[in-house]
Amino acid sequence: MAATLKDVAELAGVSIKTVSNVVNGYEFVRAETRERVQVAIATTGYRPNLGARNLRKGRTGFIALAVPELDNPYFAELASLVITAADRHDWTVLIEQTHGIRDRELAVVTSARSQRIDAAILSPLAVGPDDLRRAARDTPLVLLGERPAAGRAGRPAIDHVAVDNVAAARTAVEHLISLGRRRIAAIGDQPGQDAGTASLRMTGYREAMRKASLPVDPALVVQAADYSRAEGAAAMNQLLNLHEPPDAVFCFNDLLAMGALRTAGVRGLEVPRELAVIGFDDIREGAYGVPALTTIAPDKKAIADTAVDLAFGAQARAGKPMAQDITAPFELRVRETA
Amino acid sequence: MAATLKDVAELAGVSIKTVSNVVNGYEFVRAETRERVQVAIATTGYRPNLGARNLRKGRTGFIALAVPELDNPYFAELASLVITAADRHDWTVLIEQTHGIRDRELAVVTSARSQRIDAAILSPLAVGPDDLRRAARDTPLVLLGERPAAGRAGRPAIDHVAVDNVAAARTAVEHLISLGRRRIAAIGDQPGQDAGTASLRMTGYREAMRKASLPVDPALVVQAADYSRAEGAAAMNQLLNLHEPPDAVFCFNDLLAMGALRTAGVRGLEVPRELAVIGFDDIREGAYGVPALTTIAPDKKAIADTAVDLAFGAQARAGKPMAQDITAPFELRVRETA
DNA sequence: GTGTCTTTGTACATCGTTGGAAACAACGTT
DNA sequence: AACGTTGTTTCCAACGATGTACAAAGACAC
Repeated sequence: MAATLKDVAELAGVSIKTVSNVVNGYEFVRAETRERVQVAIATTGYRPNLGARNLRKGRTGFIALAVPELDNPYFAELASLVITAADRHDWTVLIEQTHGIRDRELAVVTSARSQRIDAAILSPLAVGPDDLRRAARDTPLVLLGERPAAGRAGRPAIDHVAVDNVAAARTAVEHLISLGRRRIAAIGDQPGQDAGTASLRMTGYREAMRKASLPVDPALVVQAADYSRAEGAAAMNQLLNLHEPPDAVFCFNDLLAMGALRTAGVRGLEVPRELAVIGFDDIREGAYGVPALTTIAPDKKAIADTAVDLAFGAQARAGKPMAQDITAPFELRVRETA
Repeated sequence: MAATLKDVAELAGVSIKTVSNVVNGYEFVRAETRERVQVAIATTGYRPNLGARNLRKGRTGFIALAVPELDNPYFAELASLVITAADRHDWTVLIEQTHGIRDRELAVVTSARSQRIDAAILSPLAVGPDDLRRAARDTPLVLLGERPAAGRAGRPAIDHVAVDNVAAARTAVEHLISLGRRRIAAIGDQPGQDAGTASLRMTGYREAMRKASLPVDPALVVQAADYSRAEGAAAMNQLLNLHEPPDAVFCFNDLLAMGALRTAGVRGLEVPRELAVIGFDDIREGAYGVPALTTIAPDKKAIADTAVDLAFGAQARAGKPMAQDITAPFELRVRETA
């Protein structure tokens, strides 16, 4: 059995509270007593019961990080960074996979589990801002990526961190245009949603095309059910079967791009000469493709740090509505595919 | 503030215990009372405080999963599967990243955090079986991958799940040999360790070579500081600079293989005609390389399920020494690189 | 009407911890 | 000798939940 304060107290011949005082670094403990207690702690191997402590103090020491899937490298890298950032606040990270299912996203802030966390960081796909605001009444919440909570009068109702998706997408497409490409395809549209990542990146794509006076050929815009390599490969196949195939593709994330690259390779296209490819996310495997993937690189460390700091602030001022909307930096990382 | 049993009890006009009885489905509650309580629960939005419940019941509802790094896709996929398996036992998974650092691996079962978990699943790199056995006195522990706890008289002292690394490595190399390759290199040796994954895979490599009466050229065995794409790329470069370069490479994991593939591509080698490549792990990105990576596929789902079940068993019989050593299946997945 | 049994509800102690306040020395002041 | 001070330790209640013991109320046999 694990030793408790009581065991230590008995061994040291003092009261439970004195041991507690020693453990918590209370000032007024006689040096001799302190030493005796410390010896007792060492011999019993006492470690505080965090559950009990948190019950007493009302802080749990956990935050939840909810992402669609962990085996998407983008989210794995992000999770890794969030864990590191959370460590600084003595927080342990609980990772939840939502699979983009609305109920699972809501459950993060409503289920029984949710009341064992001090705050939650959620990367939502399906759930809208209104639902969340209602649900997240008592759990401080930070949103990642799109679907900002469009609070009244432009003031956000929920903390939010994301890159400027429109600008980032525009940057990607402008890069392709600057390379002399004219028939530029887009992979990853998801017409169902209107506030989501997909629609923002579509907007950026359209803006860049319009600014260069290039027409947007509807045949060159391919949807993706999810942002996986498989969907990217399928979409690329569809594009290459076109009567007039594209000379460049903007993929809405790197996984789609890896799939597209695979299809291009299989069908014997030379990248980037015949087909330029640009992605979004800057996952590590992209840099090791042949050729290495050119991509938009969101500052993941900034995103993770900011999200954790916001969460920390939010739980500190518990409830008071002062949500922030923070835009994280990104950069164009030119490698070999465009 | 979150509602407690007390709030519900006051609203329903019954005692706290009665509410607790309703919540836990105790049989002898009058239908009328039960209903009144349920209404009160609904209007207050009561959800049980799991921390308090666990304090009372002595079970925390958490297990730890400690892996070297989450942004290694193999571990990300594994984590994803463990989370799913743990759900079945109502367990929430705490993911820790050890970065292969000995102290962090030990901390999983010794730090203050460790006493908030019912069990731990650890994928050790640095720490040895003896340290662990001593450290894990009160936390049930399951080891993943190598470094089995070589208990007295061959009986394992700590639960352990892994594929037969020697057999798997041998299978990989035998496949290369069956393809007619003769100068077969190995990337990923780590001479420092003796019970680790690296040495077992080296053994398998040597066995296969010996069985085919092929000499092992020391120049063809390249070490890797860690199992990353970067190390794989560097090692491949080294091999290709050899006076007599290899006609095949066995990489000790897929990440190394992806790096090797990248180098081969950059240097214009045609894979697999001029150089066959085989990996280990079967991470998803391998299937989307150009060409797609041939690899050894450990049954990750079996590993995750078994590990969680062992952990469940271990915490149920808390302390009693009846550790098991389970070998998970693997298969050769032939794709395009070998 | 008494005694026994079953159903339904309540009191109380408890899990391991911490905050607040009281108790207790030891000391110097007046 | 009585009185604060100052430092040090202890006692008690509480965090939110559950298990044990028991009490009240009704049902039933006799």
